[in-house]
Amino acid sequence: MTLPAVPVSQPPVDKFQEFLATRARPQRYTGQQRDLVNHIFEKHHHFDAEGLVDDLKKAGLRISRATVYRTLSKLVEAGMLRRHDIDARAYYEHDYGYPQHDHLICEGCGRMIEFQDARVDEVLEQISRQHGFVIASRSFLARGTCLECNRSRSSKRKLDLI
Amino acid sequence: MTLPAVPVSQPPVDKFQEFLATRARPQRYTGQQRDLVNHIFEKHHHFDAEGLVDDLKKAGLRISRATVYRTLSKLVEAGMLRRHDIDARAYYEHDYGYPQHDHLICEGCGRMIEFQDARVDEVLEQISRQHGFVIASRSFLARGTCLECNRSRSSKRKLDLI
DNA sequence: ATTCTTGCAAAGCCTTTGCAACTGC
DNA sequence: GCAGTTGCAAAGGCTTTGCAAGAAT
Repeated sequence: MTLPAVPVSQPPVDKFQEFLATRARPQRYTGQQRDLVNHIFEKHHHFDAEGLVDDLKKAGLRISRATVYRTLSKLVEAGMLRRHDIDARAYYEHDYGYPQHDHLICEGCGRMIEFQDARVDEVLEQISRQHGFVIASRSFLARGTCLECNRSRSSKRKLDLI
Repeated sequence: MTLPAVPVSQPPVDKFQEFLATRARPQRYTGQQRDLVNHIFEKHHHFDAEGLVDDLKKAGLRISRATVYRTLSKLVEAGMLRRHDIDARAYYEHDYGYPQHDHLICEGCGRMIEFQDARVDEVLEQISRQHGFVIASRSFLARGTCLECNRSRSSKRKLDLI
């Protein structure tokens, strides 16, 4: 967890249950969903569906791949997870209880560096107002090479030239 | 084309040929690649690989799906196309001869609104410097609902309540 | 009871890849 | 002629879906 958590009034499971109950067409809150939400919100990190499936298996939770995909979608709809599409694959992170932020992604090691800057919000606020656009979510990713990978890459490059 | 084009010294085909020729391990410039680059750079727009394949077919160009995918990757490497991952799918747009910018994506109609704001560049410049991160590219997308879709959605919502 | 959810496996979609024929240099 | 490219079709990886059995309200 890189950034300070945001205090929330309800635990994630309750928040999700409320979301399901108050939909136009109420949906059911099941044991699998409860376990999944608890598992996901144990710690802030970036994960994808396949990794989560493996993780659940290791944790001894029996939740099918299909249910994982279906619940992830609902959590995004509920505004509890943010989804980012990276290399044509979906990655998720907490939106509930975690501050809005953006990312630097290292193409060398895959690390995601989180950062926060109020100017990004200001720009979006202003631009969306100008266009009469209502923003639901955002994904601001900059790809490149992190400090460590730059170091190893430059020494590697020297070797390549020999 | 929403934003003003950026003047470039070489036509896209020449730029690409130069890129291929000056690689560590030189690559060949083929007729298919030439036709593809010419086709892509005829007008600025957002497109995906499958759409491009269809487009080429309509235009009477015989370029296989595999070659399209392979050439798109090279054009991204060459810095001539920018790639954005949206809904786990790759979309492309001109990077060569077109200014750096960001997008609002309407979830209703799929429209992509381009915008430019110097503050976004400033933030990235500052943040990357702080982290010793070297940025190669960026993808800043905000999802939501555009003005028109907001209108039709609100009138639709009224009907739903009857 | 009714209606929604689950799990399985199959299907879907976009993308990559192996290989033989072909082509640029 | 050598090394890289093309096209085809098959394989791959991630995600969605149809359906019968099971669970929530």
